[in-house]
Amino acid sequence: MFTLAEENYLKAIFHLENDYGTGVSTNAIADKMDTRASSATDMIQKLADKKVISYKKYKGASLTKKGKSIAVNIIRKHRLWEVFLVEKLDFQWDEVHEIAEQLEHIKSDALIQRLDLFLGYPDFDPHGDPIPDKNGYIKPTEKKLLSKLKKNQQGICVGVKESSAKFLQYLDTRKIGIGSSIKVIEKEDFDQSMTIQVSNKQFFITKQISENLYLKTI
Amino acid sequence: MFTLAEENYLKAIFHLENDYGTGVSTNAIADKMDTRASSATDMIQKLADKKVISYKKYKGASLTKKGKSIAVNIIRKHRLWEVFLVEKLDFQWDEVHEIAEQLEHIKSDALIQRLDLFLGYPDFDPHGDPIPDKNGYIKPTEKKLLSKLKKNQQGICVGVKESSAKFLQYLDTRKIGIGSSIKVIEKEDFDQSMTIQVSNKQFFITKQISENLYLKTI
DNA sequence: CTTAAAATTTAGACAAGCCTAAAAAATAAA
DNA sequence: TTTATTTTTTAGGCTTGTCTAAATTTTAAG
Repeated sequence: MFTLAEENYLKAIFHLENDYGTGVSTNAIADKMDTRASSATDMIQKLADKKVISYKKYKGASLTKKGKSIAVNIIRKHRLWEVFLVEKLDFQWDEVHEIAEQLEHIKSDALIQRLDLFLGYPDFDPHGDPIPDKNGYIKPTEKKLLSKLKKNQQGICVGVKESSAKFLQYLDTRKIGIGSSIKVIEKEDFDQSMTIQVSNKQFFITKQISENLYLKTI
Repeated sequence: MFTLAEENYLKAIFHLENDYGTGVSTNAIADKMDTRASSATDMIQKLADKKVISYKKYKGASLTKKGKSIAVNIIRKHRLWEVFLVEKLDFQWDEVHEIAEQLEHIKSDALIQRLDLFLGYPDFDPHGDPIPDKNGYIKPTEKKLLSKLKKNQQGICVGVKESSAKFLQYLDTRKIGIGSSIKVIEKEDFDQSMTIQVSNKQFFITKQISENLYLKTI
């Protein structure tokens, strides 16, 4: 069995490997966990002892098969709970992350299986992230960052990369959400800022925004 | 903010005061928490420092107003989650306690408020225990232990005192549940065993059973 | 290629929550 | 009321997960 802290480290390492490739540095982990490098080292060594990460001193860490499976299961629980909070309890998409951070650590396979059924086996969470199935399989999705689109290309918003409450509220004020149709009207080479069109209205957005919105191009 | 361990101690002290009167002994607490008396003493002193219990060395502990309010809130969460598990996720009444023991520690007032609404503001949990309202008010209920009834008296089962899976499964096999009509057919003075009638069928039950079933007499 | 800087690890400490063993206080028995 | 027993507390230690400070290794710069 894994402690809360261990589970959170495994999840952090999973996300880091996903975002920046295999083998993550101690500093990156410490950063993500909002702790000191020395604390991260301690935990890395413990996780390596437990065979859920592979690790060579000074050379970074990678999840083993077992570690990955644990991490994915936590992410599965997190995302299912988010669906529950939004679909059943009428929370907004910017309100659910913190609560799901707690709920994801509840230990009961039966609970998650029944929750999944109760929610109708959803494929995506409220931020457009795919929900791993009970075997840990994550359906691959062809999605593209808005920042990669060129002038006049368009797509449907299928997810957000960043999911902080602030960013999600920013999107709310612009009426951008999962399912919104977005077209690039103008793109500035110099700073990658864009003018986009979302259902009749045009907006100016910075690179920081376009790098955090996933589209499915059409 | 209170840690998981602190919350569990407060809950234990609340239940002990409820069952055996105000001022509970260190040993009783240690027993309930399945830990050693010395550990209980440590925690009692910490809780007294935090002003959630009042405590004089060697003289036992009692919840303060603040402590009681925290305990009742945890119990409220526990019971609401139990209703959710049974009503929405179709768990059996003997399967929910352990999961609710985890869920009761999730920290979010908004979550509980919305869950309460989602469940239709239930008054009782699946074992017949009253659910405190958000101000901590517990509606007083007039219920009587089956063991207190005399020959030929009858009532409706409104709750169970013990709620271990084993006891609940025992009741299931006899088709006894919340709402069952129960009549005392015979009562043995010597050992308090009883013959009871539950919808046409008669059963022989021991004192141990009759002391854990609550009835509303009619 | 050698030195400076950055990243990482080790050493030693601390709080929470538990333990065992021993001391002290309260209660029961003679 | 004095002794024996039970209850409770104290003392000292252990593990988990954190920290700071110092040492070590790796990487980058000149």
